[in-house]
Parts: sequence; structure tokens; C-alpha cells
Amino acid sequence: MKELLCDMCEEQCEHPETVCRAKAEILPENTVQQLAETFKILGDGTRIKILHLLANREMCVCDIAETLSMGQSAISHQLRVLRSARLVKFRKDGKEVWYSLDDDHVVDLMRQGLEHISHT
Amino acid sequence: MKELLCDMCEEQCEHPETVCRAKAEILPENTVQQLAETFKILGDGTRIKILHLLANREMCVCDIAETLSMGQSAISHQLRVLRSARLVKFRKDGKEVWYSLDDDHVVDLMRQGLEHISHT
DNA sequence: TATACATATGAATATATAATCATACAAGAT
DNA sequence: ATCTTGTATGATTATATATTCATATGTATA
Repeated sequence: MKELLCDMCEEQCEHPETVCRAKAEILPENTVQQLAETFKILGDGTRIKILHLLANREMCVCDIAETLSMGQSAISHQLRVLRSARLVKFRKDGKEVWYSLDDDHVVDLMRQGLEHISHT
Repeated sequence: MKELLCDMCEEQCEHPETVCRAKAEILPENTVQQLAETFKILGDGTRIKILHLLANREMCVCDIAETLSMGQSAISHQLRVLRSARLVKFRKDGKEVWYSLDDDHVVDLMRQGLEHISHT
């Protein structure tokens, strides 16, 4: 049996040192989950399109649906997702609700994502 | 009936100009899908962890599973996803397969994602 | 008040996907 | 050749989620 470097490495494993060091550098679980959650929200075409639209102008729900040729309900559901992630904000004006970006970092993320796929 | 600015705006809509301009700036569908696909891959905790590990060192499948306390099969399945997205590469050495990052842009994306969640 | 309109929401459906299990495959080792 | 080990993969299951439909809510207007 191989000698183990620390008590985190008590499993039978071919490279205990690597595992030991890797375990020490693991990201906190809640950080991982927040990160995954953020990317998951960007991992949908409809939401990407909505965010891209809102990056240029404030829009009401009806116009977003029109622009994307999608149902009002589908857009509304997705806006709720984006709202709960605090990526968009809204203001009410009469019957209409106007949405806009709440967070410019998202645009940066999308831009970098675009760079990534262009390098592929 | 309101006057329409272009023939893209023949629907009944409260703000035809906005829709017209927004439609003109819409991202190409394949770009949207590639972008969404990239973020979707990052939108999973296990894959985030794997990428974060590989950002620091080359690792074999067994050690990744050990480090993350997960089954070998689960890791192998996820590595296949990461491989087909060309985010990781591998080399074989005897029975072992060593994985490493194939694309440094991903690390940048993750770093920026981390910044995003820290600003929240 | 009654009606029309913009938006939100719950239920239902269809689809995607992550993990597990069993097993196949490939490469030493005996 | 057989056995063991590391990895890959197909099938299955459970869970998540995107869209649609029907409807509720809220606001303006006739």
C-alpha cells in the first residue's frame, strides 16, 4: 500500500498527491452552484436573445415577443427567470411593463462568450 | 391604423419602430445557439468543478472522480460533453487517460462569472 | 360598469439531461 | 491466455425546464 500524504487521501487511488492537492483547491460548493446557476441562465437561446435586445434598449413585453416572433407567455416566463436572477429590471407604465438590463456584467459575459465561439 | 416604417412591422404592435429596429439587430440564429450551447456546458456544477481542477493540472479520470467524490462513470460522461465542446483534450498513457484544458478562454469566462456573482 | 388590452401565472406537455448501473473495451500484468 | 484495472458507453431513471394553453390580474377606456 502506498504511503499517503494526508488523511484526505485514504482512498485507493493511483495518484494520491494529485488528489490531495486538487481537493485542497476545490471551489466552495455554494460558489460552484452560483456560478453554474449564472451560466445556466445564459444557456438558453431565448434568454440570450432577450438580453441582447435589452442591451440596446428598454423594451416592453409585447415588443420583445413581436421581435422574437414568440408568444407573450413564453417571454413573460423567461423574463421572470431573468428577473429572479437580477439580470433585468422593470418599470410599469400604465398597462405596459418596460424591461431593461439590471447588470452590465452580463453583457461582458456575453461578449466574451462571443469571442470564445469565434475562436472555435 | 398606425403608419408602419417597414414591411417587417406589419403586425399589430404598440411600438413598431422599436420592433423594427430591434429585429434588424437580432443575432443570427446559429450564433445564438452556439452561445447558448457554450453557456449551457458551463451551467453545471460538476463540469465547473472539473474545469476548475483541470485549470490547475492535468488529471486522469480516476483522480478527478476521487477528488470530486463522484463515480467514475459520471465523470466520464461529463468529460465526453466537455470533449465534444472542445473544452478539454486528452492523451492516453497505458490504461490511463489524462485530461487537460484545451481552451484558456473558458478559464477567462469562469473568472468573469466569478466576478459577476461576487458583485451580487 | 363593462370592455379591451398588457402582462403574469398555474397546469400540462414535451424534451433535455445528470447520475447510476451494468457492461464493453483496451491495455498491462500474471 | 487469463485476470485485473482504467475508461467509455448504452440503457434506465429521475429531475429540470421551455413552451403552450387557459386564465387571472391589473389598468385604461368607452
